[in-house]
Order: sequence, then C-alpha cells, then structure tokens
Amino acid sequence: MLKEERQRTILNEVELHNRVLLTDIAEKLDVSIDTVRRDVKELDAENRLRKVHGGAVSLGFANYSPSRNNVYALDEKTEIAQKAGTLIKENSVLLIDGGTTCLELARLLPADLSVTCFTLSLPVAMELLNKPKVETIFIGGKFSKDSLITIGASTIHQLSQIKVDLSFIGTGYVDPNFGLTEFDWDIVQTKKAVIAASKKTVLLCISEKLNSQHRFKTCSLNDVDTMVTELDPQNKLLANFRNQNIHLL
Amino acid sequence: MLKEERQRTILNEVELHNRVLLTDIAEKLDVSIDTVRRDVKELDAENRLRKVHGGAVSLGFANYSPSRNNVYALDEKTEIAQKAGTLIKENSVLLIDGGTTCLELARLLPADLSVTCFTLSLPVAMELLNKPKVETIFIGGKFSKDSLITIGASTIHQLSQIKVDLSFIGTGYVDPNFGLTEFDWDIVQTKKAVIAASKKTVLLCISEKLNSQHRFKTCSLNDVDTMVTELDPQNKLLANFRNQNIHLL
DNA sequence: GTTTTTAATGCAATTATTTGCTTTTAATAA
DNA sequence: TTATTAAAAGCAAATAATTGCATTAAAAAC
Repeated sequence: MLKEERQRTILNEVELHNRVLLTDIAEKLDVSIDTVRRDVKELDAENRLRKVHGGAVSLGFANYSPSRNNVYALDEKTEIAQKAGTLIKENSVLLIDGGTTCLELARLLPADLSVTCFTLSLPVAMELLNKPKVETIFIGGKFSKDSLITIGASTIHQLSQIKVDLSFIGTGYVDPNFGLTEFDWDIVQTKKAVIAASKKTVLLCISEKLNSQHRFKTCSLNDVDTMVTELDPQNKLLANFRNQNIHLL
Repeated sequence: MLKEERQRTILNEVELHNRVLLTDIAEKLDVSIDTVRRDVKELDAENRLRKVHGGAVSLGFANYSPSRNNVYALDEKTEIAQKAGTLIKENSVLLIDGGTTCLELARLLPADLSVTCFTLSLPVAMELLNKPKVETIFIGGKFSKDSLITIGASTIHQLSQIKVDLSFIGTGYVDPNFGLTEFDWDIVQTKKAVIAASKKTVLLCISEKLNSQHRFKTCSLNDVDTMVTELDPQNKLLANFRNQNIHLL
C-alpha cells in the first residue's frame, strides 16, 4: 500500500468522524502504530489535521482567523494589550470581556501561558481556543448581536457564581468623575457582574475615550484597580485620573 | 513497445485506480522497473501524474488546496441541512449541536426565519449571529478545543434547565443495532443532555457514517425521532434503519 | 549501404526511504 | 501518588531511488 493511499484514508476517517484513534487506524489499515503515528505527524505538519495524544482530530472549522484589518486604532490597542499582559500571572484565573482591545489581549497571550480564562465574548473565545495552554470557559446566555457578548439574567447569574483573580474589561466611555459609562443598559448590567466576579479589575482603554461619558453608569473609576492606556502613566492627559485610587499603567 | 504507448498505459492505470505501484506496471508491461521509473518521472515532470515513493498517484487523488472550502463532503452536508431545514417551524425554539453538518444547517437558515436558537457550538453561534431574526442563546461551559463545543457539568446542568421544541444533533458513528456512538466520553454526556432537553431530536448524518460504531454510546437509534441523510429515504443503504421506530428523511 | 550519433533500455552498486521493533521518556488516567 | 498508555528515539531489515555503465535500437550523416 502506498503511503499516499494510507494518508488519504486517514484523512477520510478523520474528516468523517472528527476524531480517530491511532490504534483504530493501525488496525483498519493493518500497519504498525508507528507508521500511523508518522503519517499523522506528517499530515499535522502539513496542516491537514491536528494530532492529539492518542489520535487525530479534524481541523474542521478550528482554524478560524478573523480579519483584524479594520480594527480602529489597532496600534494603540496592541500597545495596551501588551502592557496589560504583564499583569497576568501563570496559573491564575482570568476573565476577559468583549471589545477589540480585550480581543487583542486574548490574541497576544503567549502560547506557553497556562491560565484558566472565562469569557463572555465570542471573538475572544475564538482566540483563546488557539492557545494550547489556556483553559477556556464560556459564560453562556443570550447573545447581543452588536457586541458579540452574552448578556442578560442567565449570564449575570453565572457570573455571580464565580470569582476570578483578574478581569480585563473595556468600556464605552470613561471620565474621572462619572466613572465608566455605557450606551447600553444590558451591557452595563453584565459589566457590573463581571466586576463583582473579580478580585481585581483592569480597565483597558485607549486615551481617545478619556473624559467622555454616556447615559448608563457601570461603576466609579476607583472600582477598578488598574487602568491601562497606550500612554505613559506620567502623561499629562492622565492627570485627572491620578489621585483616584487607581493604578495607571 | 513504444514509449508513448507505455506511458499512455501508465496514465490509464493511474486514472483508473487513482494509484499504481511501479512493480505492478513493470510486470504488466513486461519491462524493467527502471523503465517504468523513468516513464513515471517524465510524466510527473509533465504534471500528468504525481510520482510518489513506490508508485504514482493521480493528480486528483492528492489534490488539496488549503484555501478551498475545507469541509469534507460539503455537498452531502448541504443536502442534509436543506432537508433538515424543512422541519423547522416559525417561532419555535431550537437547539443546534456542533459538527460541520449542524454548522451547515445554521448557515442555511433563512434570513427571514424567526426562531430562538440554543447552541453550545462556537462556530454555530457565529453563523447564527448573522441571522437577523434568530435569537441566539449560548450554553456556556468549559470548551472542548477539539470540537469547539462546551462540555462538562455546567453545560449539562444548564441543558437540564431547558426544553426545546426541536434539536439537531450530529454523531460520530451510527449503527442500527448499537445506536449513536462517540469517541469521546464528555461529548456523549453532553449529547445525552441535549437529547433530554429536547421534545424531538433530529439526527443529521452523512451516509458514509452509517454502520459504524465506537466505544461510548450516546443513545439508541429509536431515541432520536428523525434521521436525515443525503440519501433518498427509500435507498437500500437505509434498509437496516427502517423498522427502527425512526423517521427517515 | 555503412558509419556515426543519439536515444532507450536493462543491469549492478550505492544511497536513501520506509517500516516495524525495542527501549526510553512523557503524558494521561485511576 | 502509581499504573497505564502514548510518544519519541534509535536500530535493523526490506524496499525503492539514483547513478554510472554496457548493450541494443533507431536516426542521421556520410
């Protein structure tokens, strides 16, 4: 039997059943497990399936790479995400909110970082699933089609059941006096629940949003522990945010 | 024997069987293996076949373009999804499982269909969020990186709290006697919970999976109400699946 | 028609791949 | 934790590919 035939058969099995055991394949093809292992290794290297301990799984839809071409102020957000990343400790339990800045944080998580990560954002979850050592737990609920996060009573109830070490949130608007505010009431309720579920909360916020406000209040500025912007903490734009019992990064 | 003639024969063999062994050809044409090797090398250089260790394969055989839509047996799955779609009633509450066939169902939901749709699959959720009139509710929990669905105690508990009109599930393996089986124990538990949370359950399954089985059992065949394959319900491949108290579509 | 040149083929020696087996190391499950 | 199972690494036998060379067949030149 030709190697190509064998690999074709393996791919078929994987595509058909999504997941196969090397031992099953070896038996089916009547070759040694070593051969199957080597084949699967090759196919994995060619990105035609994914090798896992004891078998192989279909790539299927797993290779999702959303285009981040049209992200507003991507450079600033990347800068923020990088700074925020330094706050993460190995083996801690995180919660990552929605929004493009938080998404960027998820994307930049190192591949060798072991953490447990809750999220209620669909794009963030997609990113986290690319990180081999991140255990991802999704907070379910009704989806907001606009923000791609889950919202509503069920989401909030589930958040009330957990307490994470560190959460990263975004906000629509932030002001030294009015605190964090949003346009959408449901989102505010969800963010409140996120903050309540966190020992410490980190706000990721591009400087452009500083000194802006809207109708619904999420929390006061000193309810969050750290605020990360793309600016140097000494920057004078942040003057009003000092002396607010908040750590600037 | 002319070289041209020989090469023509080789190509015929390759097209006919998708693959050939050099030794077989040499014997069949009664020339030395060297000659066959040289012929195949030439044909490979002319891109008329692909030379591999020990033989040759047809171009179509190994043809794999990573950019192309990568879903195995997409046509069959589309056919299944279309048939399954006819079972959906306006304003009903659905639950859609993971897997590429279920994903295809989600993709093909009409834009004007108003339904409430639960899911535990991340890709399915992505699709549903494109449907303006579908209210999407995600069943949260720990993510399986392989299958991109949520699994585990929390997921199952949440499933126990709901009762949907109609659920669509896939399966890894299905056999008239052994019923629906899977490779993964966690997935079986989740699927059990899905079935329990449904007034009616529809199994989407391409015919290639018929009469296959694996180690963990999800349920018996008659625990699902309808099975949809790409085949005509009268097809003889489905003979063993009739008289199983199951509706074939 | 003969000679020369060129191409095609088969053979043998060498080199490279493939494969299964064994041992060691790593990962997972109980 | 310990026991079990899988992966990796190294080895050896079998098989395939490559190369150079000799022989034969075909084509071209004289």
